[in-house]
Amino acid sequence: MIDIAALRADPASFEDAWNKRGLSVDVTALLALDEEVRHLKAESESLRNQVNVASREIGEVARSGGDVAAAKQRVREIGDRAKELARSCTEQEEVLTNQLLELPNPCLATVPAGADASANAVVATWGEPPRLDIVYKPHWDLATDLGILDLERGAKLSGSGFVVLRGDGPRLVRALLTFFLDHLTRQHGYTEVMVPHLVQPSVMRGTGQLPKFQAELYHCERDDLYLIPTAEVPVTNLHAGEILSEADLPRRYCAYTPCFRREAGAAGVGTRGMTRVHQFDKVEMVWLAHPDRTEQDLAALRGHAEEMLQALGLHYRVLDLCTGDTGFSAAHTYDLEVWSPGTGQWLEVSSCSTFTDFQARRAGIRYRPAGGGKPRLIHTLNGSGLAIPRCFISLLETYQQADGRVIIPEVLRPYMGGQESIGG
RNA sequence: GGACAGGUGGCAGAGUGGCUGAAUGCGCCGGUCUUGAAAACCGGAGAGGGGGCAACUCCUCCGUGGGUUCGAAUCCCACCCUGUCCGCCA
Repeated sequence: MIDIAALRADPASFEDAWNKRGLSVDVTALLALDEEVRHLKAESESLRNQVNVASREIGEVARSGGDVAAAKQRVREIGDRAKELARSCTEQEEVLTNQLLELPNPCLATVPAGADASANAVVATWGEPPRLDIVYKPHWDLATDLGILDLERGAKLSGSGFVVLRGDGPRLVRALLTFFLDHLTRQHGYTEVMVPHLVQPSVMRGTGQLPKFQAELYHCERDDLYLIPTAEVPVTNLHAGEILSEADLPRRYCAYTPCFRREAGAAGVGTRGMTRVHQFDKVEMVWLAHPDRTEQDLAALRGHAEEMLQALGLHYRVLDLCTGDTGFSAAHTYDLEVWSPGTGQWLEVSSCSTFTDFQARRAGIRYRPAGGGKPRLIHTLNGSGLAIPRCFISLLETYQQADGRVIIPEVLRPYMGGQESIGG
């Protein structure tokens, strides 16, 4: 959520930022509503003050045996009026807040302007596609032939978009997960957390999934709990409503969770195999960070994700997302895409973003400056580190051999009991 | 799921209708003392919002939401959460 006071102070820059996201916002109406809310608040507070003062007097008079019947009647009327005004103030404030909750985070000034994904900038490329003299099979054939992927039975159990892995398939997934978590905790001092996969609506609101993206979420109606679409949601909200000390920043967490996404409207294009599924595994990196270093922090976060792709030896590129393609809550995003030689596509395996204070304001995450003083909102950042299915795809396709085997990269072998290949 | 107990400031813990936004202790910050530290003593210190150039001032917040009252941390109702015991269970 944006800061209404900031909008008041500089409406033009917000309007401009939203325009760059392809959004036209009636800022004038927002500010008029804000004005009304504050007017109502001032009115009701001044009446409230009259009630407080008068009540004190009534108490004193009554104690010394005076007659307070008339005063009571008068104060009650003022009180009723104050209550009325306070009520309509709350109502209007709610209307305003609901509107604010639907507005995206303005992008940082450094983000390239552009309408859609075609304006994203490729800022780095690492490695090269594999060059064996073979026809590179797509993973849905390769993995099915190896007996480690069963799309049909996944669909039988849960419908399309759900997969069953078997044998070395799950084993490879566990190896990837453990490698990622070990790397982040041991090399970079992240704290690993294991969190609930079902969360309350307020938690979804904190990171920005609600109210706008309800349709993307699985919801358990009976308990009013949502299945998380990413570990970002519970992990970022770990410190919701808290005031951290400045010395504790940045707090860096990593977490493995399954992720559940309805992918409403995404059926059809590019959904073959396991490139886009309703349930997948992912390790997520989440930073609760100091607000003054957000771009440096984002660069570091992205670096951590890149290191792991490099360790796996996967050909990848980095996109600097343009304003039109940046997610709702984010202010600046880098996407990491791995090469899938079997399908001839780049697949997004990580999206590293800073959310500036947008999520922190929604979730109420602040820190107290070391020298004392008022609490300030922190900045939140996160990035996949990494999403399993697409790493799995790229890895299988990249390391496939003429004889149908798949070579396991060195870094994963310790996690697979020294196994050097799958199949054959 | 049933019974009982309880939810107050960073923590512990008073407070059961009126200068209580909240005693006291610990912790924290500043100062005095000390070569330095500790101890002791003095002082400071919650959050959000409105108004004012400012000194300052006003409103709200004692799990959440309603209600009673001139006035609620204190009384009433509902809900949530925690603890203990019982039941059930991986």
